[in-house]
Amino acid sequence: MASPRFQIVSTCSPLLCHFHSHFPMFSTNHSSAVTTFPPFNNTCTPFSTKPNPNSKLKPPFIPSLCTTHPHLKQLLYHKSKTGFDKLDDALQVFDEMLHLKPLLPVLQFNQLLAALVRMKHYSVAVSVFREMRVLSIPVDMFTFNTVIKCCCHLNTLNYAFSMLAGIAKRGLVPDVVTYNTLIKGLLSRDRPVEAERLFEKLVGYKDMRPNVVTYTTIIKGLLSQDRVLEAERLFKKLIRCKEIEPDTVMYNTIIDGLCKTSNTSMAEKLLRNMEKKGCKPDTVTYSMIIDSLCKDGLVDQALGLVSEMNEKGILLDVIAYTTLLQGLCRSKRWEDTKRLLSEMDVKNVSLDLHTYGILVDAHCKEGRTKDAEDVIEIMIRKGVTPNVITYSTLMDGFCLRGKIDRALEVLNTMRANGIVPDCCSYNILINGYCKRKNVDKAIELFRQMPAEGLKPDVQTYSTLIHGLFQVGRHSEARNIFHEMLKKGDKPDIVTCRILLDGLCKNQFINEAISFFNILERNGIIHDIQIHTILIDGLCKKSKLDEARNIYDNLASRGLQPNVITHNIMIRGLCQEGLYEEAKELFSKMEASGCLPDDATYNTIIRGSLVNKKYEETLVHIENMRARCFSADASTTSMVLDVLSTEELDPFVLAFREWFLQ
DNA sequence: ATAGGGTTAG
Repeated sequence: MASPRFQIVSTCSPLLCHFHSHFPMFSTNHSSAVTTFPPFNNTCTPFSTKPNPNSKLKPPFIPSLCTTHPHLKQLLYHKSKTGFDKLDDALQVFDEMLHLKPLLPVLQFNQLLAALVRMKHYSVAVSVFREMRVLSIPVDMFTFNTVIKCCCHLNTLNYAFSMLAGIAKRGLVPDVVTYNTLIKGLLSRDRPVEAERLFEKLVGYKDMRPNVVTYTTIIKGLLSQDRVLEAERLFKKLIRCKEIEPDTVMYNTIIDGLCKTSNTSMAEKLLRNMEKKGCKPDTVTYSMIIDSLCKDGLVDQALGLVSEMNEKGILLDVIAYTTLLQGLCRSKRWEDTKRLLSEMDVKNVSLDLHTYGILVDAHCKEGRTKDAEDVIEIMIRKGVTPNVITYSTLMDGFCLRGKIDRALEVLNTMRANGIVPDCCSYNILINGYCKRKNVDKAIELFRQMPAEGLKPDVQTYSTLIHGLFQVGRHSEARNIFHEMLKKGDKPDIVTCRILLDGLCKNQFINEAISFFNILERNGIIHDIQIHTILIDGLCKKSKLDEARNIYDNLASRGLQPNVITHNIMIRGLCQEGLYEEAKELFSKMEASGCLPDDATYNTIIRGSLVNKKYEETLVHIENMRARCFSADASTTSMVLDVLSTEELDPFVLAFREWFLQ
């Protein structure tokens, strides 16, 4: 799960202090104007009065940025599209702009801000803006809209809204872009009600209409809240009333929303629809659907879309190739992977950080850590620098093979290359140690995190709690859980699953039941896994009636038992000698659209053996073979056992043939 | 020739 990294805000000091070093003249005079800006708080104001010990006195002079007026204009136009290579360069240009007389038009300042946005240096952009205001450099709606976007990215929405006052004060009027930006900001921070209110306000104006961007944003918001039906209704209405003409980006947004809510077939339908309406799908459209199909395991269908792209002359870019590569790797289609890589070579599409990352991951998942290391070596040779994710992926690969020492070596390698490990890097190692049941080492790493400036996250805590429960150290597990609560970290659904499972497996079934009840009372367990865990716990304590009770109530809670739920119930029933009921469940699950997997067959076969229904064992084995599943170790040993003890039973004799072949 | 909406890895 990727969490947004607004590192400049959370650990803002280096860059902002650096920024500060360029503008020593403001360090004392205007502090009151800047200290109100939320992200800096008091710990790091961009113009704080404290001297910065790290600051260089003068940034190195960059000859390429040597500026005459027309030259500077051209440069800014270019950099507003591409961003500067270094933050330093942007700041130096700004510094030079401040010294030019007469002052450059607002356009150039806006372009500088745009360049900073492109470089994702949002807080720096806001500081530049503040600086402009302090110096009374004229600003316009472009400026405000750019800065509002920055505030949204920095999650300082209040500050974004306070811009509205500044806009009014200058006699300007917020435009539809302002509204669109704010609506998007609210939606991305999970504040749909306020977003909707703002949208209503926009609708209410006589001289401003929501446009295609507005509706794209709104529909995206609806889809991200799983309100697929409302989104569909709104979209259809917009087309019917000719309110807007949907463009490719709008279609792509909706298709993305549909893909992310696992409505891939609906997304494909929309693709056909947009073609019919004369709106050309592009590489992005196809990439999203290809990604979704691959994630559904429908790689061939994805490849079908690729040929369609080729026929239509829509070129695959590096993202499309990367998406497809990932799909091929996941389904272990190595030949296709190789072919695609050489196609990229022929078509001159160079692999980027993501592409290499996927290859590293693929090798690791196959246990080929050596090949993964080679990929990293190749990427470095090709001038692509591995990042913290690349190295963490390799660490995970080593942990997967139980080679934690090698994983630790990678940690040191990345440090040596100037890459700072993050929380996920630690989580991988902690998980590695827990898997090897070396929980003490895991705890040691956990305690080491703050010293590296890292704060354990929910996943860290969950991993550790899981590790402790697994080795039976339940009271320490509880302590870590309480530590987590005390630190103000909220357990998520995974933490709850781990706790419930831990309690069950550590013989605290009654506590597990009351924990389950607490979760239920708080309405936070609309989760089939939670129910499945408790059912399993109850079955293992021979509390079959209670387990069955939960199982029977699943549907009324709107929960769909999955194949694991069924396997657990079937095993529970067999163990209590209720083979007939187990068999009934077995046939019912298939009818309800839940296909039995290899574990199901193994379970029912063992159940039939335990309950001496050898005739049925034969049928189950045949069915299992027909589906290309095979007996696992425990089933095999049980079959062999029966073969030796029941050799007179005619059915046993019959399936001996089957089994021994 | 400046601002707003869409895609990928731990």
